[in-house]
Amino acid sequence: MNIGEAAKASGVTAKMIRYYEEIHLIPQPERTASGYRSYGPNDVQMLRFVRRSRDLGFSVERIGELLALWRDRARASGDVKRLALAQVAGLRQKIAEMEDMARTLEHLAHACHGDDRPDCPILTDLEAGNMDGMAVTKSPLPPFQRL
Amino acid sequence: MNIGEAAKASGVTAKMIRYYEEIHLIPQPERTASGYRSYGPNDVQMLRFVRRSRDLGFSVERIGELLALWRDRARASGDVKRLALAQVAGLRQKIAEMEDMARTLEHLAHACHGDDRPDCPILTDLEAGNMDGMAVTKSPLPPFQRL
DNA sequence: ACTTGACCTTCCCATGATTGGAAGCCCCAC
DNA sequence: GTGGGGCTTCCAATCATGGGAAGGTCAAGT
Repeated sequence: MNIGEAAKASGVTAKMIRYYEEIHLIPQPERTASGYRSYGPNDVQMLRFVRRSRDLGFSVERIGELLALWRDRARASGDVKRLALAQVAGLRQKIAEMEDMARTLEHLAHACHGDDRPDCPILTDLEAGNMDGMAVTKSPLPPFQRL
Repeated sequence: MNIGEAAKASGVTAKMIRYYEEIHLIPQPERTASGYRSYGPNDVQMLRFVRRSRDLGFSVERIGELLALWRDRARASGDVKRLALAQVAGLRQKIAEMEDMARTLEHLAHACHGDDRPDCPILTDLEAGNMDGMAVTKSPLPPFQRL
């Protein structure tokens, strides 16, 4: 199975498969005589595992830990559960922060008449920067929120 | 006022101030004879505006639009409100996706006894990749969720 | 006047996960 | 044997940020 087929079968793009291999998240596959990567059903299953983990928001680093546990038949399920719950906690925290932002913005937008007139409490708030009970993020600020 | 003081007064790091200048989010400040950037109260206020906008999750690009409206005394408050509500919508969507992930993980973790035994429904699920009613993200996947 | 230390300058590199493209090789079907 | 699609590697960009080096500047203390 070529990389393109493996990509289609697993839901991980060929580009990503190569990247995951490069950072040693997944092992190097066999190669054909001409240098093409060759994947078997087990590889596809592993790729699906990775894909699904990413869908649940795990970072590549965490996925590495999950893969290690997955491969270890003597693992303790407690270790897996710990990773999963840590991930839930991380998600919940980010959700709470974004919820704070959304509520603040909704509150401000509600107070803005939103017509042709120029006066706008949203801008006034941004300008004043009164940090009262919302969107309180400590100093430098983590990168950004994406998804 | 030097960049360090402006940073302290605005909550934007000196590094970020230089970066925002480089990408033309903010205008170039005056310079002293020896080349130091010099900021006045108005600059600090603008920096606080930027900082606060970032705290509300706006991308740098959107902050540029907000700044333009802020400076335009003839703006329509409706334009500001539109930006704010679009931001709310974006946040709410990301929140919903992360909530999906969290619920799925909680559900899986709940089914895992989490002791020394190796069998674990979390791993089984990741392996199977049964996409049923949770964390359904379409294909390639956007970068990642951060904050 | 001289040193010291804290600041400032520009420049380049790294992050994390991903996409994009270019240049070149390979495989299969016609 | 040619064409088109797939494969290879390599390099660059994204977004917002941090880190650090190499060198200039300022103000206070000696």
